[in-house]
Amino acid sequence: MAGIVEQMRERLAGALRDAVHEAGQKGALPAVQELPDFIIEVPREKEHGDFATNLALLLPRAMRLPPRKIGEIIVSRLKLTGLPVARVEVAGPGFINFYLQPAWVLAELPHIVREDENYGKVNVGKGARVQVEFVSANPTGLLHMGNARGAALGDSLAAILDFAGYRVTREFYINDAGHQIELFGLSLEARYFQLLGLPAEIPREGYHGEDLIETVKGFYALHGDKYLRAAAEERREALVRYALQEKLAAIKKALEDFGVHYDVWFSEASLHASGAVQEVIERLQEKGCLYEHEGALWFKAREFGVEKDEVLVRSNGLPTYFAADVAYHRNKFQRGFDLVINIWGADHHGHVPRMKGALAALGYNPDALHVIIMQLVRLFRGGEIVKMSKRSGQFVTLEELVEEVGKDAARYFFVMRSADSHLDFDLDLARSQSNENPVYYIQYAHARICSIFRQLQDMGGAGPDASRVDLFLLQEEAELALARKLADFPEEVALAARECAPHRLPRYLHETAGLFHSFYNSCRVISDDAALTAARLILADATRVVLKNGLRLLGVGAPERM
RNA sequence: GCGCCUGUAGCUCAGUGGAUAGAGCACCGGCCUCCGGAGCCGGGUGCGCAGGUUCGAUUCCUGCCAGGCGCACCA
Repeated sequence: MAGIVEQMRERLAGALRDAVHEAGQKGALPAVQELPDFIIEVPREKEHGDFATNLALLLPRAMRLPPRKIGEIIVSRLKLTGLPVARVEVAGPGFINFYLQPAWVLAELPHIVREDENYGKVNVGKGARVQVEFVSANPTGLLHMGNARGAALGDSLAAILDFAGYRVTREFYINDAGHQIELFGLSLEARYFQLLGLPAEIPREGYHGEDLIETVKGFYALHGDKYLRAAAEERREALVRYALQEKLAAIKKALEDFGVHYDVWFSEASLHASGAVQEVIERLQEKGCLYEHEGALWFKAREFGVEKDEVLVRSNGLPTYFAADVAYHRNKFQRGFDLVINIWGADHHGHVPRMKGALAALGYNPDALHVIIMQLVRLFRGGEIVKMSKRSGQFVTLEELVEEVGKDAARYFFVMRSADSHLDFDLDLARSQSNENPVYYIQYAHARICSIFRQLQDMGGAGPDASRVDLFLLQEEAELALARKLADFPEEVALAARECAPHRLPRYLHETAGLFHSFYNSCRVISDDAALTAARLILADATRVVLKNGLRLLGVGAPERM
């Protein structure tokens, strides 16, 4: 399954190891017990070859020889028969540079075309079960830009991990219990009374958004004033139940329109109802990790390297959000996930150490929880920052964003930056249908390729059979550069998965599209030369496959026409 | 005050313990009798500051400066 680049790397590494080993046995080099962790990199500079290794730079201390000398000896012992290596040099401070025959990478093209939608799959995950929890917004309102970024990041990361050989579950944790819901209920109740012409005030800390007026109207249409005289608790519960399903439906809809689908919607309330929260508190109690102080029950977080202890049960007897979250994470591991990934906003980063502390207290490996902290989003329109405030209901929602700039641009822009970088989202740029917009640049390359094949069909031609095409006709620099880039795709996927770094892909795809455009501009695909045409069609088709697969991992469409 | 994130080209951002640090935008100048010009080609005095580790630091460590976010019996 590994791509040709990785294969080449492994074969060169093997040859290097053998050479050092043999030189050690023959006395040409001092014998070393173990080889250091050398790397085989693709040099930035073309002049430094197709691959280079720092092996000889890591050995001088152990061998008491200058690095270049070591390099020379290693090179003299290298056995590279069967590899498309044109020459090997020791250069600079002691790098060993490998220069390959220019066409070595063409062998990947038939493979790409054959694998088609599966090309780029790797086996980094080895079937490990991973859960990605993301967005998990309060189901009391609409999704904002922070949620949107989390949605784009989480869904792309999940897709990448899936492509990289993990068994992935996408999960949304619904905060449908606790203090916030209490306030939600009180706010709804106030709106309900107001609707019925009764004086009522929303609590100061409550939900002041006007959307609740609509919500309550819907509730009224269903139940009338029936709950006016009901017990307060019953009334609020009915209002909350109604409002939650309405809000949650809106959230689901917005996410669906954003191309984000979940496997599991996990209710916090269910943890309270099932006794899981109580159970995890008891478990921590048994382990001696709790103590009482001023009527509250505290978790000894400091014993796990956290700055301060944390309340699990308030003095009013109600468990905190933290208690439920501990129960939730215990539940995740009980379900057998090998790796649990959470995507949280920067405003929650303080929560990470105590969550890990709680997991350690429960006997789980805290390193199996990987929290991706995502920095905040600022929106720009017309060069001005778009002010947002939740209190006044003045914020751009995910729906509005998708409506304004489209799903593809929105998803691309959110994933374009690394999670730990503050994101300045330029609405004008995302909306512009011009060369300023990187999304269109990539999609345009894809559409162009599709157009070539449409043209071929119109001319009565058929797509060539990759196994019968002489790919060595592809000798132009632009052709080889593009083919080389395509062959990097599996490694890009592997790196994005290993580093939990979806933002690598937009960059890679942009570069790939750029190389295609250069190729397209300097080489005519369909020409009188049937053999060359066939070879170029394979290259174009392989490009189409890579672009399409890459865009799919980002949740961005690959249109055949634009 | 303490903790986390960030500081790279005019702007928005990539990047790496290595050999000459990149991309997009913006700006300037070129390119179609030809498969989609939403394209191509050319144009670059920049790693916040100061120390340290290293054969080698933009990358790792320490201090400082600047911005963001946290430091509730909220979530």
